[in-house]
Amino acid sequence: MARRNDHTREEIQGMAIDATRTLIATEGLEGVSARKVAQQIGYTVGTLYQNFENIHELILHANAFSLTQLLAALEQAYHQESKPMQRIIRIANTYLDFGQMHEKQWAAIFRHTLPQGFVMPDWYQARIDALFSLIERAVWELAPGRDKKQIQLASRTLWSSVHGICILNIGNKLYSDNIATPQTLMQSLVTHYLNAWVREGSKA
Amino acid sequence: MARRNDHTREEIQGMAIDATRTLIATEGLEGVSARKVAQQIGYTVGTLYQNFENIHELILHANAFSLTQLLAALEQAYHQESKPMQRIIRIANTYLDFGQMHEKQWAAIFRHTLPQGFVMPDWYQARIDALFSLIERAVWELAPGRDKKQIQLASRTLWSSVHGICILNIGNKLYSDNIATPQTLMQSLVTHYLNAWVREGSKA
DNA sequence: ACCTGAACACCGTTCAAGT
DNA sequence: ACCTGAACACCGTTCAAGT
Repeated sequence: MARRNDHTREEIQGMAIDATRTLIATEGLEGVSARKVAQQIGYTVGTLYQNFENIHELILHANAFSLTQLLAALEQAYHQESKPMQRIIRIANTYLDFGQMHEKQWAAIFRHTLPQGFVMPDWYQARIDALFSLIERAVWELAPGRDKKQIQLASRTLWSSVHGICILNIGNKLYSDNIATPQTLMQSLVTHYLNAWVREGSKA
Repeated sequence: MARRNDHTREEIQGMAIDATRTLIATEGLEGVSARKVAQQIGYTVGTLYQNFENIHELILHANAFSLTQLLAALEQAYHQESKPMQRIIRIANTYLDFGQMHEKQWAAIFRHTLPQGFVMPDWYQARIDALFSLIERAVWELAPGRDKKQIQLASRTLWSSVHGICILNIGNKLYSDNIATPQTLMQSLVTHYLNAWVREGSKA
């Protein structure tokens, strides 16, 4: 054994991230373990730890992949509507759909927490920022005349709320369906919040 | 050893739940383990498993305790305001404060997931239901004339959103503070959403 | 330089054996 | 009946030893 040199560092890292993504998609975040990943790529845990600092870095890479997919879906949604309000609704529903379609991956993104002392890498934070930028841009187009501060406040409020509805949707699927679909809640949130917010701005 | 009979079943269970609560409060949900709990109450893991089905049941009991505290705080908030809109704002801010003050406990409630196949016990679900009932009552008082269906829809939408803001607040504490405090987001959400919702109802 | 395999300190859970 | 302690099958992480 030792020194097989079958794969480059980059190849091993890519294989490990892929294996982690598969584990998340099938068994969820809790199903990920260093030993399982190692076994699936045909190396031992030792090799895994020469390519990644720890298991969290590996999960972060897998989650970053999902975030990139999510961002792509949201950007597509953005370009599919031209009216500002419809655009935001479309983006919010795409967010909801993504969570519904890729439940395990979505949950892995938002359920994974770094242990104390770990800092979120820049390349990961960049993806989160890109997500918020997209929303800010869409909200700005709805009310181009307003302060940047106000746009930021509204964007954050709106998106936290959209996120909250997605979470509730994944958690208790059963008993909210009797009352209304998550799409109905989403519609209610976005239209009511933004209508009142836009109206408030036109008073000034 | 064996057959000490120092404590009744109920005493052991109470001690174990208390120990779990302490572990959550100090180390967070990830810091809980059967061995730690057992050690802290002066028994072995074996005894723990004679009193609880598994570790999840233990965590559920600890979380139920937190939920009861949260519910009490929300009910107090309810009675501290008489105007319907102010009342809802007060309840939402109390929810936010509770999450901020008891961060670990709050996170434990919403981050703990039962493994597949586990059903949430009735005594636990009852506490969640009580929480939603409180909100529904408060929303109903804001618009007593509207359909029960509409009240339920608005309550769920509003509370999912409030919850979303709390989550964002706990996750990224640092960089949202430059833009606005979570209290500002909360205020923005509740007033805008409910103003538009109330206005919509008065049109009919 | 690259990779392994064993080791360490942990998990959740079970259950024969002791009193 | 009650409780223990060892066992089983897992974890994340490290590192001396091999090629």
